Amino acid sequence: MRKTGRKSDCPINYAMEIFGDRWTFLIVRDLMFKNKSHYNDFLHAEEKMATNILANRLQLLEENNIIIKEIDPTHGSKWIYSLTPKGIDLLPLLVEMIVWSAKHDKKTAADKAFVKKALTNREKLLQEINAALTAKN
Amino acid sequence: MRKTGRKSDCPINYAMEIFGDRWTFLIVRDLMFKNKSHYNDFLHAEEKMATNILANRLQLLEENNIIIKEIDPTHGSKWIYSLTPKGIDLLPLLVEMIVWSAKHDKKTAADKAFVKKALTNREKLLQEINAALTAKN
DNA sequence: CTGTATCCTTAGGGATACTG
DNA sequence: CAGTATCCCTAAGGATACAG
Repeated sequence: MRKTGRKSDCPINYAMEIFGDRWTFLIVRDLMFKNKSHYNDFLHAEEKMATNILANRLQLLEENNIIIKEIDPTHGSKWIYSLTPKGIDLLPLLVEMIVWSAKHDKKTAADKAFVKKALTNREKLLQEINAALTAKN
Repeated sequence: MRKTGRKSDCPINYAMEIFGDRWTFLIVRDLMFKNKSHYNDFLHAEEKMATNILANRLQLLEENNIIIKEIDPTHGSKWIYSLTPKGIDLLPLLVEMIVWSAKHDKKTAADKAFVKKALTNREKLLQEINAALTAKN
């Protein structure tokens, strides 16, 4: 599903061909900010995605090399999902998304702990990036 | 269309309920980076969105206060669309999206002028934000 | 627990015609 | 030019049952 070949080589379009749906970013959010890593964790997120949709999106994310699926060493459950470096690189994007929503939506601001966490990461990131830039010049 | 009420108050979810489709961000891209402002400009973008979809997305973006539609003073054409402050605030998000895609997709890097522009904006933005942060402390 | 498979309904969207 | 409207098909997705 979602396999009608590439419409352009624009970077925004590239991102939209992976993340252009209601659910995919929510899985990344759960992996990145909520320390979720198992199928059922994702399934029981507040937004209640259907099991067939979840399975499909996990597969697409794996195909796009954004997550990896490995055998859970604890064997409490069978599989464990985690972000690849490519997936981790989405952090600045997600942070900016959270910042934007928190600024422009009142209800969203209610999730204070989550937003705070993102903002903390943001400052840390900005420092790191800025340091890298100054080092380069 | 796209009106099944809010599933959660999570900021990522808020963003996805506006931008969680293939097309909406492409319109914002055209407004923000390609100096497009008329219906036909959007319609003739490389990705070839259908006219009914475009009309629907423009309306949703207007309802969400991300763009405004005004009478074109030149009257070369009737309407002119532009970003509101809320829309302009999407810049860091879009920039991070471009940066991510350019890093992880080879084809995308081909659109060099566009990526360069985003990176330039990014550095400028980071400087501004950093200045604001240092000023605050 | 981690999924697949199926059924069914609705939403997305391409093509195209039409209106002010 | 700036859209609306319609037709029609496909994809998305909710519910639920089932399998390893």
